[in-house]
Amino acid sequence: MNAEAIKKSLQDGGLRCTPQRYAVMAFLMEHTSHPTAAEIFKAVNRSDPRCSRATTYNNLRDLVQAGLVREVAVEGRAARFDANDMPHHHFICDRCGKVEDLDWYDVPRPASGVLGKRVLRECEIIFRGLCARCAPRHASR
Amino acid sequence: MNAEAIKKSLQDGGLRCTPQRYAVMAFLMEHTSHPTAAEIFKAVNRSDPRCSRATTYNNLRDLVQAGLVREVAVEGRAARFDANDMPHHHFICDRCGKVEDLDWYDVPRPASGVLGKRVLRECEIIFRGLCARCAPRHASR
DNA sequence: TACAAATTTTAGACTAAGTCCAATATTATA
DNA sequence: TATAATATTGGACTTAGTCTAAAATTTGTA
Ligand SMILES: [Mn+2]
Ligand SMILES: [Mn+2]
Ligand SMILES: [Zn+2]
Ligand SMILES: [Zn+2]
Repeated sequence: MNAEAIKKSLQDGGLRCTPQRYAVMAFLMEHTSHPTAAEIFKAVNRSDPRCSRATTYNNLRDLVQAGLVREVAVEGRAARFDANDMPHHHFICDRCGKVEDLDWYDVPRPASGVLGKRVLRECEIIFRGLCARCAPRHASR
Repeated sequence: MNAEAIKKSLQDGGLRCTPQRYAVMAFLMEHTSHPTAAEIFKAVNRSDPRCSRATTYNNLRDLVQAGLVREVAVEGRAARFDANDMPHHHFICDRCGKVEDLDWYDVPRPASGVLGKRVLRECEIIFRGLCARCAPRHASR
């Protein structure tokens, strides 16, 4: 929404503010539906044809690396992207693959010792099942 | 391990026991490293060249649908497969993509109401960070 | 403002992962 | 053993994503 805020967060992430990168970030902030790279490219490129496919992918990679965008892998489907910087969990629909946000709540850590030499960065809960749109259709079959 | 047990679990899942399907399932039961489809194909095909690439993929799909095998999506990498039927969580390494099992413990469900019309099937925790092999390398850079 | 260095963009070739097809073979059942 | 249902196959195809190297843009410094 706020152009200056986006500009600043790009710079904080060590990224230059180019029109293409800005457009990708702005699109993600305005669309909380966890779009795929292909969807982002189509939409951004339509409103400003300066942003190519390669650039869309490059920028998504950079934004994820900078920690400004989250990538969500879904079995058998294209990755989805998320600029929601509030901590939150995800619900993934078994049927249509839709990814939805669920409010954050703290995840109990594993008992001490079981992680061994691993370094833990984050714990997230993935909820799976049928989304509100798919649940009724399922019941009727 | 037990041939009869595998045979039975295939039948329980409504799947015929073919040599190829059996080999894929047996391989997954003997290898708890969450191999990719390509790894499974290579190994199974090497020990018994009757199993083609298409068949490996077909069988993995069937086994997942039947609930005998779990598919684990990892951002930017090929899917991994898992025949461990004990409930458990996963640790995914940010650096090398390795997927490791962590003992199950119960996940607190979201507060009633927040799921709305969604139908919840499962909750799993994904732990992310650096695996025991990658953690030291990371520290030294 | 002018310049140079560093970074970014680009089209399109390329790769990797996975799906689909329709002919053939195998399996389970009677 | 005969039959119907299911599974297998090689290879073409699709989809998602990466790579390349030349051209363009951004940003810091003079
Ligand atoms: Mn989200
Ligand atoms: Mn596992
Ligand atoms: Zn759905
Ligand atoms: Zn690792």
